[in-house]
Amino acid sequence: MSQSVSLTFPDGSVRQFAAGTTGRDVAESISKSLVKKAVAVAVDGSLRDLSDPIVDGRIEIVTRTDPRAVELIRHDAAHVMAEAVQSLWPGTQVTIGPVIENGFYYDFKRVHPESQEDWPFTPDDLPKIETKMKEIIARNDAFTKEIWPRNKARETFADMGEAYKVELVDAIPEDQDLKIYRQGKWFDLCRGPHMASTGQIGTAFKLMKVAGAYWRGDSNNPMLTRIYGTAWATQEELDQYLHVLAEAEKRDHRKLGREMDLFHFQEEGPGVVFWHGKGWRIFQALTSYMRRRLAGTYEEVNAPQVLDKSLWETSGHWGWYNENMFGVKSAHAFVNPDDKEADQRVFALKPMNCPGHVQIFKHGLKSYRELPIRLAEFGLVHRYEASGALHGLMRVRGFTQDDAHVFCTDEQLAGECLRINELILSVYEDFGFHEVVVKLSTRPEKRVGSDALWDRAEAVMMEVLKTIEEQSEGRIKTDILPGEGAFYGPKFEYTLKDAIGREWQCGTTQVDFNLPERFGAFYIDQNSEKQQPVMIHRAICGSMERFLGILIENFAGHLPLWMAPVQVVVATITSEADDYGREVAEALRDAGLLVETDFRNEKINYKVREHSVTKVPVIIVCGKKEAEERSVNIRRLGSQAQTPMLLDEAITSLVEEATPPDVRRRQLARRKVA
RNA sequence: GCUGCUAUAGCUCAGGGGUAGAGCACUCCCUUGGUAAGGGAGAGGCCGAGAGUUCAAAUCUCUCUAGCAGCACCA
Repeated sequence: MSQSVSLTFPDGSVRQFAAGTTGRDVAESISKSLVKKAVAVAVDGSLRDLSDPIVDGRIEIVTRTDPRAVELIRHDAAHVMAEAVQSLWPGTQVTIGPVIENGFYYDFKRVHPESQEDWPFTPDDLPKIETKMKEIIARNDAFTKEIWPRNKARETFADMGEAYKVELVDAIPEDQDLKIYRQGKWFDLCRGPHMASTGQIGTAFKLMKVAGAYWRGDSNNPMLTRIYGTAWATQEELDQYLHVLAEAEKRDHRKLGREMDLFHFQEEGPGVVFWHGKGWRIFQALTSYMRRRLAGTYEEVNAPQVLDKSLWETSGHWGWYNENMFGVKSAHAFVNPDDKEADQRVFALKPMNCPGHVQIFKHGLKSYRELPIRLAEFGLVHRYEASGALHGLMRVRGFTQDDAHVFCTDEQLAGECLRINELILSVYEDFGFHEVVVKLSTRPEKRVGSDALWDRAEAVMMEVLKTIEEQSEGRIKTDILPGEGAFYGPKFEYTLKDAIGREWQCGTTQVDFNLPERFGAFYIDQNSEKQQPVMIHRAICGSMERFLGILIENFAGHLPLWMAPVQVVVATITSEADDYGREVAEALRDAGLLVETDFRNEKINYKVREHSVTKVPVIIVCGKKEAEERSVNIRRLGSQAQTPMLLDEAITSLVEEATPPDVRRRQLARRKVA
């Protein structure tokens, strides 16, 4: 071991320190105040305890305000929460408490002292725990680290009755040190690092909710109670985060769907949507848009809803996914299960469109000249999702996929993937989603197809991914998810970011070697020989229902005019203006706009409020003045401004604005040519 | 599916072993009012479904169903 360590500081200067120097010593050598502010050091970018001896490298003293410090704040808060819980309810077992996006959690096993039965935490417990945490933080104990021999850790935790901790100790590889972090009398097994003392956590934290969680995330294991908290460096950041949460709640599509009268769910149809008139109009606006985008490239088809079980056995779904499929028999067969005379044949409600499309492809001999064949379908599929997974429009049991399958040759594969990529990005762009991440998922452990086949497909897709990144000029981020591919082939997943920063995975492009083989699909090549086509599954919105949910939340119900189910409400101020109002509404309808009238015996304030609540984008107010001038007064959703306009002007500009983005593009292109 | 919570009027919610409540929405009347709730009256409920305890259940207990949060799952 050398006698000194050489450290490079952020300003580029290099200084020598004695061997064994800690981060705290380094901070001290700079200034007294820095020692107080320091929470950790970063050596070559990775965080260490201030008390750790430092080795050669780039060193930074990390203070509370460093963006990396927030992780430590959260992690330390998790430890403090665990101590608080154990001091309030002795005998509660601690398990794990990691940092997550925006906060932390800790999983506990609490048993009732008398009944000895599981005693999960309730939201009422949270304020007590928070109060106790504040005490612990105020105590400002130093976090100190100890390295324990494995046996000591095992025995100590076993004596304490911490069965889960013992399991964790046993799971740590033999060659790794067991680190124990102490704060006052309380200690926990932890890989660290931690800040200098509990006081550095500060006060910008809040316990959010309790929930069940399986030990080690496995549904075969016991259920623990997880307590979620959030913690930030400053009160402002905490407030900002709570604000985003409140904003997300306001935008909840289930709430907006009710307020805007778009759809509902009811008990007899768990996970299936009752689309009301207005909601269905939005649905139609979206499907019409997608149809226009597919025209000329794809052929839209429609495959049956109910198909014999044997077809799903051939596709492999009956074997792999029967838990998530609806089986169908004649009702008579259900009523009389033992009736040999009755048709007891079993069908399945389609959970995917691909087997149907393969049947269409297989119908009639296909020549290599016809490839690529691109079959699209707005296919209604049903999947028996676990009851706990259902969530508004976001996770349903019956939904419409904007699905398509491309049958092509090996050589065409890369080109087709790029063509699909272009379409997906352009569609997202039309809805205002500019930030997109494309992730390549590679071969999973459980899979079909030879390694050679996977090698080839992954190589092609890797190449495509590179091209996507290059073409986007930095706009599109890419990522690789090893082992996340479908069992039948690798896939791209398209994730977009919404207006409040949440990410949604929507589009997908999946390469499939499996299905054409299983169904014996082939085409005839140049040499009159049978060849197996490559099949690409792709979806852009994914589920139309879910995509609409995302759009509703993204726009907070303020849909762009071309999607709005009611584009304009004509509201009169007095009944004297009703005749003129009728005339205005007719003129707007003739121009193709979706118009409603409000001639009720109510004040204009009342009408404006109601149509604002239901998110009508344009309110046209007509009174005596407008009737005389043949003008209108326009009020936009989300603005108090009143814009007077001549009726004809208003029609022209509203029609222009209500033109879907793709149609507008075509109009512009045509104008240029002319 | 698992854990916890919830289910009362169209919506948001209060109540609680013995005639079912409010606000908003709805209908009617008064009011014709210039940009986010004018006033009055009325109508509206098998208190999620089934079983049990009880003289009596919307209320207590159990089972089921659905919803909410999280976990697991998402071809």
